[in-house]
Amino acid sequence: MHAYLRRLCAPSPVPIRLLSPFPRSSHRGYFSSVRLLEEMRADAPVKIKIAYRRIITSLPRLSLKSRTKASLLAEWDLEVARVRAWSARVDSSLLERWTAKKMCLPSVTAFAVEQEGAPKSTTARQESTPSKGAGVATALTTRLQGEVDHLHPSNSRQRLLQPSKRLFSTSHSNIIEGRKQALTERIAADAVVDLQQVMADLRDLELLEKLHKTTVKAAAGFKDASRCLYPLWHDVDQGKKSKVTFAELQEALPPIYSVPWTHIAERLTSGTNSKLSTLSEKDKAALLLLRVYNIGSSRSEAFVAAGARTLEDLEPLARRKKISLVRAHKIGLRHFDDIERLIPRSEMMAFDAALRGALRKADPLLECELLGSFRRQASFSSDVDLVVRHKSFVNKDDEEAAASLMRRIVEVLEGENLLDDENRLMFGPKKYAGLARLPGNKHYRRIDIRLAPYHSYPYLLLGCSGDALLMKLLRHAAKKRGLCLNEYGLGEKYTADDQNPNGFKPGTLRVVKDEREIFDLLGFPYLTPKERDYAVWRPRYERAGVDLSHVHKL
DNA sequence: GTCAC
DNA sequence: GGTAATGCGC
DNA sequence: GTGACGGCGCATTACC
Repeated sequence: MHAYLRRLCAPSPVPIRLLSPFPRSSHRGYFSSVRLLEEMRADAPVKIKIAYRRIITSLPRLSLKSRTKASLLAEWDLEVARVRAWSARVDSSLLERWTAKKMCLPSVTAFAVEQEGAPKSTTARQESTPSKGAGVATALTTRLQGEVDHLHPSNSRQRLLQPSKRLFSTSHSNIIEGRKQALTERIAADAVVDLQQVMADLRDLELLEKLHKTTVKAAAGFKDASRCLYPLWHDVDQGKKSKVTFAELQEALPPIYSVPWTHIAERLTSGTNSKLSTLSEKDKAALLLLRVYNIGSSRSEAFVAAGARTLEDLEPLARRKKISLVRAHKIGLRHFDDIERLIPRSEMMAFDAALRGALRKADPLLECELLGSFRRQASFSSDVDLVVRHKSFVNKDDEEAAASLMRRIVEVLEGENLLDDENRLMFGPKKYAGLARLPGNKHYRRIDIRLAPYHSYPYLLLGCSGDALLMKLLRHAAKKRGLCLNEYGLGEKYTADDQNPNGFKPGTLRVVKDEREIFDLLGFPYLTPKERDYAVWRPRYERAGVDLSHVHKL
């Protein structure tokens, strides 16, 4: 796609080169930007506008190899030519509007150089590479400087001058060990750690990435780290433990969590976190709002722009019609603390028993299971994830059957006082989301109920029990065999000639009776749910000679 | 932004 | 009024 | 240098 967009802006006159409307690193952003261009082109006939919008919005959903896309691109080319002709008339007021929308382009200089035919070696290099190469390098070296110094006190300066990638890949494990040692020397094992602060840091760092819409991959590091520490934190929160020592922290959080460890180290040694403490008031407020259910980066930004700084600001703003709070937001605010709190395994077991009991009593043909980390025997879960099947709902597209089944289930659970109408977040034919509470318990917990088409049940069990990396591996393995694995099943992949390149062809579903058969079909040794933990399955699959080259944790 | 190709 | 687009969570 | 990074169900809003 970049090629097309580049052609769109490259040969245009000066103003576009200086300030182009495409935001960085988001495909969706590219398309929105192009749409913006299109919308501002007031003279376009309405018909073209609509057709154009369809093309733009459908592009991200299509795979590259699709012939459909090729035909779309032909239309796209035409439209690009039109837009280009129009953009030749760009004036300063338009540029202001772009500025107001905070749009910018990464390598504007590269375009400029290309067009002017200047030699690539001079200005282009200097202006366009620092952002990627040197920027990352300096950030990394500053971050790791302490550890490297520790490892190589004599020649650390020279090493720092080398490219960062080399530094990182050749001695990564050494650096990790070095960090551990350096910290051990600087912090006493029995030093008391402010765990609440550490947890808050990890949470905010994760939210920060969500706010800036960067990929969730890195965020997962903070999330995982936070999960490692949660059992410790739970004891403190419950009053079972009065203080946490550094030794306990080191015990709980493995050294492979290098980025989280870097931040924790800063907090423990200097008492602050430079990344978080330098945030603007608005960004801090945005981070807080992000924690409310159904407030994502977009609404968070909008609410802050409307003047919200604390959770208490939201209600009044909504009353004055400055912002709109929907049902889910109100529930999210009311149960703010409960939604964030993880659920101890003992309570998950109680949920398991209560839900199964209620459903079996209502209809013995209902089969159900709790998924997610609970199924992998984790000691804490973030929510109650229930999947149900019944022989009355077989075909994925049979909304009628699904809806009536779902209504029955919800009715039963409401009758048992597990769910209530007031705390319903979402209630469709195939998916229910809301808050549940065990009778007599003071905390509400997030619950998701999903209906599986009858034959998809084992696939849903597998797909929703994780962990994420294992699913990535299995999906990739299926792809290599010309198959497609998803939560509904395993079947023949669509080819480039097909209309819809995602998913598998209907009618080619491999019917299985349990998860073991899915592993068999893919040629992988079976793993029990408990074994589906990266730390457990990775070494085992390595020994079994499974190709793990594209599974990357760090 | 970051990785594999 | 109906449909498309968007935001969100998982 | 270039493209992929999950895709889908649901609620709500934007748009005609």
